[in-house]
Amino acid sequence: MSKKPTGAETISEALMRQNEEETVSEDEEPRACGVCGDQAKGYHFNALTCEGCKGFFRRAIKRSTQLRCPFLNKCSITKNNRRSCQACRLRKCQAIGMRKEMVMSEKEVLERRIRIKKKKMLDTPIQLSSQQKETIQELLCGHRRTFDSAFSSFSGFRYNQPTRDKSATGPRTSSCANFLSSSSFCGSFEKQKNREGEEVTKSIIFTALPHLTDLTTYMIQDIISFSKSLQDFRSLTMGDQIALLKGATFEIMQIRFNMVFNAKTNIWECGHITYCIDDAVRAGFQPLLLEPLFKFHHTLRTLGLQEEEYVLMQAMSLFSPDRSGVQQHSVIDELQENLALTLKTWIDCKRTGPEKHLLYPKVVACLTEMRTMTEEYSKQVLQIQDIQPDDISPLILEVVSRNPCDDF
Amino acid sequence: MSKKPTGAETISEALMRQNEEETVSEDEEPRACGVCGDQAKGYHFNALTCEGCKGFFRRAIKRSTQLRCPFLNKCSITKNNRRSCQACRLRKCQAIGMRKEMVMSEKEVLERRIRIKKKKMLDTPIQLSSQQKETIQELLCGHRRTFDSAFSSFSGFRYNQPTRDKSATGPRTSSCANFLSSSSFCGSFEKQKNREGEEVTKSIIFTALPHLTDLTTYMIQDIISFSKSLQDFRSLTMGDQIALLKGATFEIMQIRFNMVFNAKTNIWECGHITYCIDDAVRAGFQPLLLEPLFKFHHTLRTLGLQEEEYVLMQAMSLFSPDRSGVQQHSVIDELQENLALTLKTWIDCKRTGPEKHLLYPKVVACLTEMRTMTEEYSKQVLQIQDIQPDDISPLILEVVSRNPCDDF
DNA sequence: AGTTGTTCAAGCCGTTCA
DNA sequence: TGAACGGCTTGAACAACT
Ligand SMILES: [Zn+2]
Ligand SMILES: [Zn+2]
Ligand SMILES: [Zn+2]
Ligand SMILES: [Zn+2]
Repeated sequence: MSKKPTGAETISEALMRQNEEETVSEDEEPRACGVCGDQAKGYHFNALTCEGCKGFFRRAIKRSTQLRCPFLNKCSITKNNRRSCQACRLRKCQAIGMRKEMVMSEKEVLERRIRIKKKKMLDTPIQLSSQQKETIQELLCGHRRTFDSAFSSFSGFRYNQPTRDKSATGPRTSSCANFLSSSSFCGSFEKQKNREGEEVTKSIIFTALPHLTDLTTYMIQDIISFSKSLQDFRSLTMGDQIALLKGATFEIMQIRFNMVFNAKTNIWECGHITYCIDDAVRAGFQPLLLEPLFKFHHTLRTLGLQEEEYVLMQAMSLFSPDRSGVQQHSVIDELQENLALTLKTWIDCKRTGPEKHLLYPKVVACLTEMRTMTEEYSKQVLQIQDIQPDDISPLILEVVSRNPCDDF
Repeated sequence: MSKKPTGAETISEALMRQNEEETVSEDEEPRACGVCGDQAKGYHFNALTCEGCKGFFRRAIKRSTQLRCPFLNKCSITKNNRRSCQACRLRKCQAIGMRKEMVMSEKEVLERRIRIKKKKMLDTPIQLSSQQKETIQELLCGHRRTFDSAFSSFSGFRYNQPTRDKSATGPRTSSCANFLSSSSFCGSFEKQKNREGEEVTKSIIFTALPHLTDLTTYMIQDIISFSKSLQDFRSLTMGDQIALLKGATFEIMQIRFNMVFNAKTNIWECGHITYCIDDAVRAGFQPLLLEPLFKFHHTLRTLGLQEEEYVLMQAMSLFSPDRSGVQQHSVIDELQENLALTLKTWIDCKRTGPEKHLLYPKVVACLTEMRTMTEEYSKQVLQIQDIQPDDISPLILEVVSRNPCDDF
């Protein structure tokens, strides 16, 4: 029914209309709830009802419990007394045509909720929580205070051959310029045996070992300091702290070395001193470890991670619940889970471009890749120690050993 | 009086207005109880009343006893004197519109209590209470001290045929390897009549009976010890202790046998000695008992219960309130209820997988199944005793008899 | 714009316990 | 007996979908 004047209506019709409008304006709204007479704003479940009766009907249908009238089962329902008899109110709801089929089923509701949640996740720009930001800040801070990227403390380290640092070699060449040899690492490791044969006369087979031991020892100390700087790490039991460190030290060290790895020149640029893979060969390590390790450094470096991502990797490695000797598995698992989520969110947030979605899985793959090398590293260190026992530090042995150690 | 700021008011007017609003809100909040004039915080049973009159009305309705005014039946009710005349207070309650129908009925209250309890159970993470843990510990402890799962005391038992224990029979075959016969129990029981016919010449018809009697007697003694080890059992009257034991002994014995039943080979593996169902046939028991009993052992064993669950089953069987002769029905009922809840919680707690939700009902079904066999067992034991009276022990007869016995 | 479900503070039930 | 409390119900306001 149109309320607009058409110009074709009679006076009585106009008066009638006016009356209608008056009654309408008296009631404020033209429509009253069919159940209780309260103001109705629209149809609900196929009947004109107020908000109260709408909610009541839905809840009554979903409860599916039998209601009983405490009076005579013929209560008249009004706006004021509608709360006093649920049974008669529901009866009246159904009487005026409210249909229970129009209440969404439990399943439908569940599907709807999931749909909305997903939609929300997509709409809201992913954002780091303040908790996650704090985590990153703590890690960055701890990392920077315990990682000397200029490797300025190297002055005291032992050398078995004349040092060649950058300033001494003049303009850096694109070939491998390391402190022990200018030969570049290009492919095979077969040279080792020859070298062993050559240098066995000195009774020191692994010429680079003393220096690498000092470097490694130094870095292990830093990694311990880094771990100790983390609140979540400190709050673990001493046994678990040791278990995590023993498991992760090698991995964190490699992640830290990766930050100074030049994937074009295959050189680790540690301040004034540079290393190439042959230095590890000369320290006694075998291709079984070095080949995948070298590949790993290339793969990881090519990802072009930022400091935050590197440091999150270190933390994820550290808080690996499945290290041998770990007691509070679930606690550490949750910590690592949070770190993983933080890294994922960080990447989603800060990264742009198409590689964004692949970066996180690739980082995780790198972490997994490293897991396979830790054991081989320990094995080779022990082998080296058999041959040249004096040049492995006690700290390295502790990390490599399976026995508990607790002196840090 | 408009409360909207007009922009033309002075500061003092604005302050005044604020004061007015405060006084208004002060006056409006404390509405007076329609019965006694005390402060009313809301409607109760359809009238504006204080907390006191609310509680009074409910109690008065639920008591449903006639009240008499000690005065002139026209006491005026005030906050201070409302306690002095219940009759006039209730009259006033009804006069101002409080309706007895709006007090929940006994039935509704009961339903509500159950609903809330269930809700609580669902919400709180399922966990055994310390009381329940203690119960399980006591049962486990009592069980282990009274159940020799190696059946090492069998050495003294009588045999009518050469013993075949595991060590003597060499590698166990998948067929029935029992101490009386190597025939496997595969289906029917028809052999019995033939066997009876064959062996009646020896005047000992039931060849396995002496051994089975010794075994049963031995186990009954253990079951009595088990029961006696339980605090809740000891605290019952002697009469009820006897009634429960007479009712449950057969069931507990079967539960204990089930713990050593191999459902693949159909053999009860009692330490070095093994039994198959034919041994019971040879002791004189009939298919009417043995067929459902065998089925029961299969069903129960297939559930793969753990010791805690078995021991809770034993206790639930023991504390069955509906055994003949039981006096303190409600006490025992509550004990069994607690045990049932403990078992249910234990399963919810310790079990995983989809069968978790079906396990408890299945265990209860097994207990019910056994109930139907107890009487048949007694009947058959008495029949056997008619034929071969010397080979049934007094203790078995006591358990089986309907008469009171009190010598344990 | 109309009609679903959702949220949550206020309201009112029974229960507890001093 | 009644103040305090736990738990369910209500319904106004809101969000999401079509
Ligand atoms: Zn309504
Ligand atoms: Zn009604
Ligand atoms: Zn009052
Ligand atoms: Zn009176």
